[in-house]
Amino acid sequence: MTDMALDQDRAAGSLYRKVAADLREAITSGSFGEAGRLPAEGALAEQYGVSRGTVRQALAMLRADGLVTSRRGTRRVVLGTARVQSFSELLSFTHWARSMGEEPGGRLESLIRRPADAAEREHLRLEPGTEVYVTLRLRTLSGIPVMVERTVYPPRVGEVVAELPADVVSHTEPLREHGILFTDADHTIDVVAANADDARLLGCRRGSPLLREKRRTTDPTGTPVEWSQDRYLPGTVAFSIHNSLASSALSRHARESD
Amino acid sequence: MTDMALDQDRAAGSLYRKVAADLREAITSGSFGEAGRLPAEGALAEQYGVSRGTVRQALAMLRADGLVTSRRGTRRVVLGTARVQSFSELLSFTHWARSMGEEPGGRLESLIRRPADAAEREHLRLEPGTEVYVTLRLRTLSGIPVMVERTVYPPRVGEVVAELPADVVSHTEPLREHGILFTDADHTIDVVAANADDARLLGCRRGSPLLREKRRTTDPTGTPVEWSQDRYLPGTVAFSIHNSLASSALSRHARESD
DNA sequence: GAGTGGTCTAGACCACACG
DNA sequence: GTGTGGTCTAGACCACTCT
Repeated sequence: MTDMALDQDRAAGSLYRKVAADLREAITSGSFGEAGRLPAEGALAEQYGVSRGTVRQALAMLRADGLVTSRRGTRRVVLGTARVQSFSELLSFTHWARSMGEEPGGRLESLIRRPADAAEREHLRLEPGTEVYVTLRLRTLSGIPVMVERTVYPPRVGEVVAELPADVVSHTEPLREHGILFTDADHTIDVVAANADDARLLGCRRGSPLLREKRRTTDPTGTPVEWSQDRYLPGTVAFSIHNSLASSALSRHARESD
Repeated sequence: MTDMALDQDRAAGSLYRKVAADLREAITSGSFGEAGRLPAEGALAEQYGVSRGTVRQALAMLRADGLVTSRRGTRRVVLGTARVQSFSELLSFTHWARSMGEEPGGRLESLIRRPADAAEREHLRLEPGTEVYVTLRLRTLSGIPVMVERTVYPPRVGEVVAELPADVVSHTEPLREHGILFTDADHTIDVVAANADDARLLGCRRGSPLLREKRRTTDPTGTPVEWSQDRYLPGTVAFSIHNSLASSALSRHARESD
């Protein structure tokens, strides 16, 4: 752990991110011990040469990631020393795959344009009669089929997607270059039986169980940019979440590149 | 929405919680419109008679719950007007059930005490030879079986659980009275096939798919207090997550339709 | 009682969005 | 340029834990 000198290395941007990155590294490298206690906020503030508020903002990130606890009256405690990076992976299949060291792949099975039905208008917040772009994709990890993805795009987004080559792997990246950002998503996870298409594409039996993730993604203005249903073969994926009673305050952890 | 006077009503405790509760109500009741924009932070601060920092702390809660967006340079935007309350539901089956207006029930099928195996020692961070308490419970909603819960408790917690009546519904509540708090949890969600016990208790066929939630819960000192595997009948529950580049929240829903 | 995190204030400056 | 949220500071007091 560096005593000071967060100068220009480290996670670019704000001070508290640099402090958080440094603390994260110290924690995961075991500097404080497995269930050890962190220095007091005041001590950290002095050590890093920042105000206590900045230290608290950094600690809130680690808190939200489930790395440390917090309780009034006592030092913070290290909860875990190893942890998956962050949730931004959930916003992109490609990011998620790469973060696991797998090679993401995919094939566009179909892309059609048609008027949105009632449910789609509801999810994408569209006017009646608006046309949407509907895609069906098979997604692979290191060449092995793991997921079928059915996505509905509103016109502004669909127009861009329709121009992409059929074998393009990541969609969020080219869309970002067109100024379309994926920043917020609501996910719902449940179980569903494979239909004929699922079975054919994934090589499983019809009616066999699949893990389903429904997802609505919006941009920073709150405009829906995607409504998707992903169906995963059992055993290929598990969703993992950390939550706590108190994480609420000032939690942020933007992750730009990675 | 009240102009002022957060005096003593509302979510007890800190100022920012009261502000957050008031804003949450204003948002969900549609005061700002479906995709409307919130007043500026400064305006809210003046309106509530608090500092901008306090307003920001309140807004961070709403952000984490997926109620509003935030972006530098523009007003915050209302993302959704209907949303599940908060995280605490996920830490307790009973709370979750009640928050949906369902009546939680349950039956203790078995409770045994035996030495922890290697995996359990790992999850609960126990010394070799330590004994654990293992329970098998059937959980119901309004009398209908929905979930089988297999939980492993470390000695300190298990001793209390073992003293509880077999038909007690909530465990977190009596445990809290013994000074044992459930504050942090890691969840993993996937699909699994029903074994003979699952099938018998839930009334489904052996091998039929179940939604599985694995959960490790700790108290504020970081000490594991529970390691559990819950298996839900399909169609009875769906897990729902909101995540953004800024933070994330997880909640559990009853399953509607599609 | 001493130490610690939780809350709150009142200012300041900056980076970005939008007209 | 103006307004907005993002970051940061330097204080203050309180509630809680632990010894």
